[in-house]
Amino acid sequence: MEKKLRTKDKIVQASIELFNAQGERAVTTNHIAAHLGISPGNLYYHFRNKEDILRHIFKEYCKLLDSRIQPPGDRSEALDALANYLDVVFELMWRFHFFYANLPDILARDLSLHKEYQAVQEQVLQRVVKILQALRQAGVLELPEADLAEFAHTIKLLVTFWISYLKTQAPDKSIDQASVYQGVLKVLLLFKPYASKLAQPRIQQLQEHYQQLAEQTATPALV
Amino acid sequence: MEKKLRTKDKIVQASIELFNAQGERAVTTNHIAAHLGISPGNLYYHFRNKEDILRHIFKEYCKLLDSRIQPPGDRSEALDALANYLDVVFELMWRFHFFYANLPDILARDLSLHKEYQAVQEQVLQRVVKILQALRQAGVLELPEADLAEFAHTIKLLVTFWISYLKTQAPDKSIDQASVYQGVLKVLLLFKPYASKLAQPRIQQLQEHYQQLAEQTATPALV
DNA sequence: GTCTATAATAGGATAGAC
DNA sequence: GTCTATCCTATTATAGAC
Repeated sequence: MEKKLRTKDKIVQASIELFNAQGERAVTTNHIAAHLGISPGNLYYHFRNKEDILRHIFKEYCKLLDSRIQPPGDRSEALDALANYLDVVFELMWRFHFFYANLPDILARDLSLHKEYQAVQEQVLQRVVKILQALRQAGVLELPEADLAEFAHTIKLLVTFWISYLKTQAPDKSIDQASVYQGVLKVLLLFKPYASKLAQPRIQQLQEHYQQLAEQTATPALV
Repeated sequence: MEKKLRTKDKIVQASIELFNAQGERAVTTNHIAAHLGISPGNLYYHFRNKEDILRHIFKEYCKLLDSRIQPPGDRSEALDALANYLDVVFELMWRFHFFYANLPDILARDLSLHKEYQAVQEQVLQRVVKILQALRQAGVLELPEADLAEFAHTIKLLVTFWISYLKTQAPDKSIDQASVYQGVLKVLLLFKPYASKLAQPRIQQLQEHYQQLAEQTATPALV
């Protein structure tokens, strides 16, 4: 049950590939069709337009996100929940990095997608808040309750625009998986000053873990 | 010496206005010409193309930034330097918010502008590092030297994409000056956990200052 | 489901008169 | 310096045959 993709799915997959490789803006419906060796008319049989494709891709992204993030409140340690969360978010960020590379632009062109995105982000914020609260209650983070929500927003901003930041900093080199993982280190730096003495070794440990991932020459995952 | 703008300058000013109001992507050279009551041909007499206009705008932005930031190392207190810096950066961010609203997109379309931007950002980073070092030496921030450069990047990312974040969060409402100033509060939150006991009241003070600015209903500055 | 052919725009840009 | 008229091109999208 590996192959046998219907044309519709092939269009979605090819779009993700091309968008990631050349930027969403630079890839037209004709390019996608040509890349697949099908006619533009055929593409338009399956999708109303490019936005329609983008909406399908976003749906797929959301499904993956939901399925990979561990349900909160199970027996695991609070810091493990954080690590799981960072893993999932940054891996998906890499697989769909075209989306993060031009987020405001993409959303500005499709109100319906923007609304959907916004709704999802509301859930994301709550998830982050939950994780922070757990870390606070576990004595890992010494973070004033009053600052918690604002701090969650800061994390979210940092994560969301990490790819964009990378792109603005380096006109020449294209981003790779390793550079994306450096974003995790930036997030951990945000946590560091709030870490209790007790938790500092564990944070350090996490830091070293992601340091290694970030240093590896990127070897494309088997996506 | 107020009026008497040459057509070239009028084009630049009108472009900034329209870009801010409707987004850079949505405004074409024809729109700009129509808005000014001149012909497209006339516009193209003064500028090669839209990118040329954007480059001129960026130059103006840089000039303003340079002229408004106080030279470092003068007699003022370290925290005053920070406040001055935040004031200047966020006010200019408001006046040119179209640029920040779609930064990766704008830069991706013009390599030469991107190179220029990158060079300026190099200086910006150094400026931020200098301010942080001063704050450290003044005993205001208890920030490990080893983390300083990375922390500077985090600040820069937060500032650069604050507008983008606002736009992604709210599809409906357009951003105003007050919401832009809320970004300063986010930056201060970054500093807070590093603040020495000694400096906490001053940070608090700054926080309250910008809180007020952020709460005001935006009254367009006399730009 | 898929193709070929083609229409409809819109946006960027220039030539040549004034 | 400015205008009018126009052209070129890329992109989107559809009609109708197979």
